[in-house]
Amino acid sequence: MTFLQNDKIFALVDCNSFYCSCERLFRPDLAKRPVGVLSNNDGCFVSRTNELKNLGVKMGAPYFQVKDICDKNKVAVFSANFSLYTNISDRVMNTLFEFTPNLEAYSVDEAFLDLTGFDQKSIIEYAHLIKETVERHTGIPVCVGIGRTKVLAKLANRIAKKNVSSRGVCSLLEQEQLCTALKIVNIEDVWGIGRQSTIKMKMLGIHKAIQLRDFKNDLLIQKQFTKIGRMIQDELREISCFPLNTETPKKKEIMCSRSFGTPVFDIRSMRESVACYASLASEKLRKQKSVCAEIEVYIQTNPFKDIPQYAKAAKAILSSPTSDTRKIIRAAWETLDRIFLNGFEYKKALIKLSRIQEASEHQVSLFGDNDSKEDLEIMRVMDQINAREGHEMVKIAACGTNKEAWYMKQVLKSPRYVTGWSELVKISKL
DNA sequence: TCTGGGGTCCTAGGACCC
DNA sequence: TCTGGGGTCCTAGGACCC
Repeated sequence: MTFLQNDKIFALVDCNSFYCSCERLFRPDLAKRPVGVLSNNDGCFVSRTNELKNLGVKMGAPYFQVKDICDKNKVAVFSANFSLYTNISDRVMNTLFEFTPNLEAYSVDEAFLDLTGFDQKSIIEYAHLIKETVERHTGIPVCVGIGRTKVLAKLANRIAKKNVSSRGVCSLLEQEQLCTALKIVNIEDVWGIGRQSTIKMKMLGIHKAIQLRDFKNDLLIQKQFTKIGRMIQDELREISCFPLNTETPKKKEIMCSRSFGTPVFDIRSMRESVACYASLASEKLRKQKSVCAEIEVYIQTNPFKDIPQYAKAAKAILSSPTSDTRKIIRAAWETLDRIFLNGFEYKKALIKLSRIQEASEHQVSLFGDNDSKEDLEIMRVMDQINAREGHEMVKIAACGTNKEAWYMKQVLKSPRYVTGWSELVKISKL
């Protein structure tokens, strides 16, 4: 294994309760109130403000189970509004780019920055400047964690979030602070150590981050936790193993799945939903200028319900790679027909595009159904119109018009403040 | 009544070949 | 009775992340 030698400094900028903060942007009246955002279908909480966390509502808690608590405490609950969050995320990232081009947009609400070269004192000031600038430009509160590796920056960020006295910035560059932090932090709170690994760690007597760092038998760690586990251990030792990835790699798989708003029994509705998900996935595929050669379809009943259960996946290999929505829907339907059984109450369908290649590089099949120039042009025009006039302005008829039959429920959705002309915020004169 | 969605990486083990 | 061995490639499934 090769390691990057360590004068490196990483900062992790992470938005606080990101989805909730986005909702608050347009509802200043919610500043002090507990706020929560639900997953698709208004199922579970996926984002909570501290006020909501303090009420004991856990991440992933099903809404219907905690609805009483929410009502009693006047919690502002929202359906997920992903187009809004993506838009705000872009603004946050653009602001961060002003500080350095060496930036990895790690997820919708966090970014790693390479701040190598700063001295220990000025970097804290700089981190505060970053924090204040993002908040001023976007209205989204963030915390900044600083360390010599990504794992340590992540850990520092966690401390910045938890510890009020840190004022949203925490650096673990100095040995004393680093040691103190590693002694306090539980092993399960180390980035990359999940549920299963935590159980195994504890069996080895490792309960705190520092015990993993100082664990003598490196080979055993490698054996039990794979090469990734070993890298995490080294990162705790300030040996950088996870580099900054500044360019976003193209997706190797593209998935689209939704739970249904109401259960589906018939193949007709199932076909419509699969066609819709296939359309969405194909659109993403074309956006990154790729084609796919494999399509998987998966359907399942509701495992939480006491009813006959069924779940099955099947895949189709295409004779020639494509990004044409029509061909992908056709292949998806054929695959669906192979697994669909009558008599079950279906809750969810999923489609996955894989064996993805560059559109410009893929080999043309001698016998396959290659995309013609006209095919490509039709897709291009369709994407163009939808980009300009709004999502699904033009769509394939297979997707149906009767979405009410199965489409997800989003009763508590906020307006499309930034992505729909009709719902833009109105600013009254002062 | 009501329980999310979208990714990546790693490894073990089977298939296959010589 | 005794039934190669080593390499590569691929896939399914597990674990993790947000």
